[in-house]
Amino acid sequence: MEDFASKQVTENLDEPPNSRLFIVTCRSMSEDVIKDTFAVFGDIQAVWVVKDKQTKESKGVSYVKFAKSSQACLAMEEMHGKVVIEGTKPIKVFIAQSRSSGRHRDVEDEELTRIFVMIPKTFTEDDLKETFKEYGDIEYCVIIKNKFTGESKGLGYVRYYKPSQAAMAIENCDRGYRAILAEPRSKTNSAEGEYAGGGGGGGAGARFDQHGGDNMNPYPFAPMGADPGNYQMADYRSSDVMTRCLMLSSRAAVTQEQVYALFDIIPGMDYCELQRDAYGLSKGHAVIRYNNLGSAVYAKEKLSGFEYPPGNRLALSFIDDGDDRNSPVGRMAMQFVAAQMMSTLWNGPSGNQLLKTATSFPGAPAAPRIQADLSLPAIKKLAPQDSKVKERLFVVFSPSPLSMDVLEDVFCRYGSLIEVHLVPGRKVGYMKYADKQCADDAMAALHGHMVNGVRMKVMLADPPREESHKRPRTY
DNA sequence: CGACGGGACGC
DNA sequence: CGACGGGACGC
Repeated sequence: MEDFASKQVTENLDEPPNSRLFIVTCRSMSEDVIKDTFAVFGDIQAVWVVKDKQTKESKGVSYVKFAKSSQACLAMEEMHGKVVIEGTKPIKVFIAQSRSSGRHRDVEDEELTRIFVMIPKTFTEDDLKETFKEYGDIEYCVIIKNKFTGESKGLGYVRYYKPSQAAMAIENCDRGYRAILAEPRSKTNSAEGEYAGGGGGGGAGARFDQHGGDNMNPYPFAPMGADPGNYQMADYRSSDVMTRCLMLSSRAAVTQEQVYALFDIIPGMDYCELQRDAYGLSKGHAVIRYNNLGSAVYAKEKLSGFEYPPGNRLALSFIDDGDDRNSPVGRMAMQFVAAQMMSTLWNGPSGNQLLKTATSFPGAPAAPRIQADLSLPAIKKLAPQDSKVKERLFVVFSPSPLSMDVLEDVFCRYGSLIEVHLVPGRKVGYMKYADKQCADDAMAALHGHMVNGVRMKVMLADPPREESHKRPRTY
């Protein structure tokens, strides 16, 4: 059983971390004595006495590999400074530097006694201490908090008195705490500049920043304070003249295909082209022409202020295509009638609410904020939040993700949807279903289709990586 | 192409 | 002061 086959040992030398001892002995200490001395502390996987290549005499240095870090630490704590052979110097015992680290500095207790854990945000430092004291006496506990609000970041440090205690905590505490050895404070962390002042989650923060940028340059149709939703009427109050031709202004880069797909949802588009500069780059402007006034008026009303991609409010204005020259008064009247007619035809009496970002409420008539290239069934109730997930769909969005509420609105319509999960910073998401057939139906119906100008690939998700017993996230 | 599960301390 | 051997699966 103790066949220290050499090759296996080399590969597992630093696995798990800190499970190997570096021992300084007198030169007469044999491998057998070392083995017998240290076997009482745990499962020894290898013993190696370093010898001079020529004389084959011991250099007074040995390595002992244990199965666990806690065993190695315990052996170190118990044996360091002990006289093993009467009349010789006491031995020195350290945790060996990992072979790949290349340096030979002693590993100090400082580096082995403090652990770093993820905890519920509701945890106090007393809770932390109560949770981790079973592995050994705790010198102190600290929870990382937001400096301004005092809110816990869900991260904590626990300092033990002995390396074996920290190792026991790491080995035996609930995996949900994700306990690891803490990096010593002294060494200045590189790559910190990026996170200056920010606080947590990069993706969400970045998106907020973008919204902030928008707010610096408010559009007239996207009022920030009270009285949202009257931007549609601006045209009737202004001297702007309605035409069949629209100019799109987008702050974010958009492609020809995106603009085409978005405006083609409204029937009657007969021309759509991005304006490009001398270098062929998009200037964020596009011209869209419809073959009838009603469609153009409708497009302007409903897509002005629409977020595409999310966070980027589109601006639309009528432009003169040089055609359409009738008597101004008669034209205005005709256009107004056309607009009213289109609005009623498409949306019913409450058409002006289209494309607002209000969340849908089950039971109410389908909120007319979804533009899709397929006919969607009616909204269905979500499955209870604690339903067992029977199937997950993996959805890829192009060119950018849809919002959570739009996705919920669309993917709930095939039944049993439990939850929408968007992966922050990525253009993918997961839809959890309580019924396999419903998930299959949703996939069959929605794969390859377009919602609010966003193309979706809808596939069965790969099974999640099984990590046996993960504590439910509470933070 | 397009994948979930994370992470750092005012000395 | 006191830091890294021996040997080599089978695609």
